[in-house]
Amino acid sequence: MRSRDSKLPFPVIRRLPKYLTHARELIRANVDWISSRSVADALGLTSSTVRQDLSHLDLTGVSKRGYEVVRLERVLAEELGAETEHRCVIVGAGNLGCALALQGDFITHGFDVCAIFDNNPEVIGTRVGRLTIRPMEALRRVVRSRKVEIGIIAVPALVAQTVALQLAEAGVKGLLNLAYVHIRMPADLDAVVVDARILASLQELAYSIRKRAAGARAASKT
Amino acid sequence: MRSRDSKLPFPVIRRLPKYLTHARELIRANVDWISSRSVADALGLTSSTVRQDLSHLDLTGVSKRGYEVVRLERVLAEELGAETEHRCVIVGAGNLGCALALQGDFITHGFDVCAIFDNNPEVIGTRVGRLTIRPMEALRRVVRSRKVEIGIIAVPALVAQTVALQLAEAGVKGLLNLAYVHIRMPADLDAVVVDARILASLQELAYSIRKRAAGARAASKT
DNA sequence: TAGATTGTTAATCGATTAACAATC
DNA sequence: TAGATTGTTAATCGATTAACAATC
Repeated sequence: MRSRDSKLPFPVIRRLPKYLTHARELIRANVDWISSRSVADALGLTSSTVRQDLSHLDLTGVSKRGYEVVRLERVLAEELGAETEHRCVIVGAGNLGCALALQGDFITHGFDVCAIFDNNPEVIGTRVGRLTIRPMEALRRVVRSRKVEIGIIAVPALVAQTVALQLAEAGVKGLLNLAYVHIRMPADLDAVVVDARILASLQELAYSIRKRAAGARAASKT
Repeated sequence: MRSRDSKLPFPVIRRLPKYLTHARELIRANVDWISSRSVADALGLTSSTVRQDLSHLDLTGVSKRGYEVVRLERVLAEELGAETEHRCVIVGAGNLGCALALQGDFITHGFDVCAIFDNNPEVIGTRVGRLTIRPMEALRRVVRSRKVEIGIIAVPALVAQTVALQLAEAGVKGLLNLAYVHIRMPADLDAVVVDARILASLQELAYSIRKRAAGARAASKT
């Protein structure tokens, strides 16, 4: 392993969740040890990449056996912060915002949605699961008092930028953007933005399908 | 521009939706021409990257003026297939599946959700917006008759793999996976899988926040 | 022991950035 | 015209893959 505090390369971070879910599958299947090759095959990577990636973690494999699955799960979960609880708020109580508020997956992975906000007087005060929809005016107070780290943007694209600024000013440290628009974060508000890219993923998918079809046509001609 | 049929590098494809949303913002703001520098500033890229990326498209800029915004939007929308309609089905009529079925954004961007499926007899037959929840048994028939291209997996992680295979066997060409698990696609079923990574994005966000905080601590000590 | 598998170094590959002649 | 901006080539940077000595 490298120094504990050093940042992992970005592509590695993006693969860690894959390793984690795979390790959990293996635990469920009562597998004790796993080789880099077998992880690679399962996740569509090369064994080199797997070994390089895991060498960043506080973990060492054993010749001839590979990595201990339980330890692997433990170390990945810690690196990803799945052990500590991250408090979140959702802004936008539309279909998507409410669905995420009710998403049981989040809390089991350490993300605690502790409030949901909207600016529509019609819905303010109504309930979404265990939460009551609150007005935007309450945002800053809740973020401060509950020490909320993450804001989830689930509003229409046209107002996503405004909401992003409100969240960052209220004091959240990171934003998950579900809207199909790029968020510009002024340098004085140091919040990290990650895009959920649902629609962008669909476009990427449509593109891949089209190109694959074009490739198949070209291949059949040759 | 390069040959029309050639595949774009993957990082470029992932940036195209950013360019597209930006171009649309500019149209709304009545901006006619835009330089690579200004696009770069807005999206947090370098002007070199922007020019390289756009050079893949059927578009040429003009010295001293830049790119024509309307043409840019047009070309990007075409490349991303936002012009043609892509038929989708959703499997899983839980909170997330239903929210996506009701997502107005999809249809305005060319993705037509034409059916939603579930295997829970309790919900089969009930309505979600203009759709009626159908049993899994109807999947293959609907995919064939409606020529569905894309399957959206909105079921719990434990059954996502099974559903992925059912969708691919039914004949969809691509899968958007919303579950927090890696999907393995057998080589004989040539469906493309793209992960929506909602939970993985939250983990990535939590990681970035933590490392940024660690960096700030380290910097303040020096 | 023999052979499988790690950890790590070096080579390759690909993406981003810099630089600059062409040009409007 | 002068100067801003493109399109493209070359340089740099970083990530992936290959290779292999160490080792269990």
